Amino acid sequence: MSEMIQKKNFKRIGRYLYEIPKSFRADMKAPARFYSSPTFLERLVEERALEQLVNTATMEGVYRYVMAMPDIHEGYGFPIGGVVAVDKNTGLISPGGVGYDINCGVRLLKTGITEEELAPKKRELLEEIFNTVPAGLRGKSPVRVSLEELDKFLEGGAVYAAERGFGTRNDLERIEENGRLKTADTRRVSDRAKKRGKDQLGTLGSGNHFLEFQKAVKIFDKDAAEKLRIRLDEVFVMIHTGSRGLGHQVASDYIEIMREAMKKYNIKVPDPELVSAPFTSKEGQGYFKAMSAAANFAWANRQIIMEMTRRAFNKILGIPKEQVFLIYDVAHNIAKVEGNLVVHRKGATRAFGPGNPNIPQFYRDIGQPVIIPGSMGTSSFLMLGTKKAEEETFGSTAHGAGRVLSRHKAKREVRGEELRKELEREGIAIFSRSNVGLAEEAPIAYKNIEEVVNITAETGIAKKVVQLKPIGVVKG
DNA sequence: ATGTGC
Repeated sequence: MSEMIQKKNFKRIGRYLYEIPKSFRADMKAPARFYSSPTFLERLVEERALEQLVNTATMEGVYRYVMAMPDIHEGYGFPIGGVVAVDKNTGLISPGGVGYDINCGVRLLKTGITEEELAPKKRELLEEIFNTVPAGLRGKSPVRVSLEELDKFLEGGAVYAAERGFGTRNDLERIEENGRLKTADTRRVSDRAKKRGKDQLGTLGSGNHFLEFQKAVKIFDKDAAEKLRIRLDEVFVMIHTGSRGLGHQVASDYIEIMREAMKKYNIKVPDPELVSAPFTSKEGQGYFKAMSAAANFAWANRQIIMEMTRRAFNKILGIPKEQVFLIYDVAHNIAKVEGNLVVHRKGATRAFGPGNPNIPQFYRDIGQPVIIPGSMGTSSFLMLGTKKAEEETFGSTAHGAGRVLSRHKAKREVRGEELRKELEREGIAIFSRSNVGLAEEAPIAYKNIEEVVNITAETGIAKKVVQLKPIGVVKG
């Protein structure tokens, strides 16, 4: 393995854009680009993330350049915040390019009520959600499914969840891919993965996953906000979760399968974590089809959680279910076939611009909604995709704050109980059974979300619409 | 991220 990448190894090619040339290492097949700022660079050159990015540039079939978003940090094989596009006929697909939490993503709901209207019932409502949407590692599902029915969720994603009574057809066009990848094949998902996922539909999980009440505190784009029917002080619900144990097991399974397959295909990689297989190979297709099934599981998961949220709003506040309205749902850990490419987005959000036929008609003139969750206690943002993102980043932008402290370090440096009190003092109601879990997600463990968002906005790979501040948190 | 790691 090579030495650490230093500042002299890359050049600034735009205000917030840097490039490590192909000549940097003999095995690179394309340059490596990353969006960053002088402040972020200080930390970045000290960690392994850039070296991981360079490693991805050695992959067969890599197209134009590999890329990292400003929230880049170290991940398994690929950096989190990485975007790697490969030719679908000649390129490799890698589980590390998607991550362990397949189709981790975010959805944003509009409630139509203001913070003031919510205030008297806020805690009661959060408690109702806390009791009906399990959070944490061992949370059991509110949905009882057989292994046979689980296959229907894996095939149908949010579409099947809606048919099963969790939400309506109206929700589906507000989800990336309409909440279902048709490339799913349940036969490529191991029994072990199914067993792990069976009782986890409709559960939040742990780590940085959450359900938050947020209020709109700042509008950057009045016209777009109006089209999205977003008002200042309105309350929103943001749901951030993924495919739980099922996706994790799919990732683990195919990392093993591909480790073996690499010998057969004579694939050499600079880091063993960069396991991969030709996209067109049996193993590559196996992974893609299993990953698609796990992605569908995640969409069904968010769909069910949304419906439980609607039921809670209805029960506690008497609000009609259709008033709790889905704005959009994005995937930020996924590989997609787009045109002639397989685009790995790992900790990166699709950000298609105005006019793109893949975004619903009613958003087509403004661009695809992009949801950027902040870390606990900090702001989140609603943005829009752009034409420039389609031209420069294979239609991608950042996904969130990005860690700067490992979970381990955060745990050592933060006392969960203190943090809980501090957030409550700031008016954020915290519903979590784990103080350690809170400490791991402390704001100091993450990059400044506002700077991440500003970099993407300034470079034009996303456009700011609304800033949201948390007023209540449910997490593991 | 994850029935938390060796």
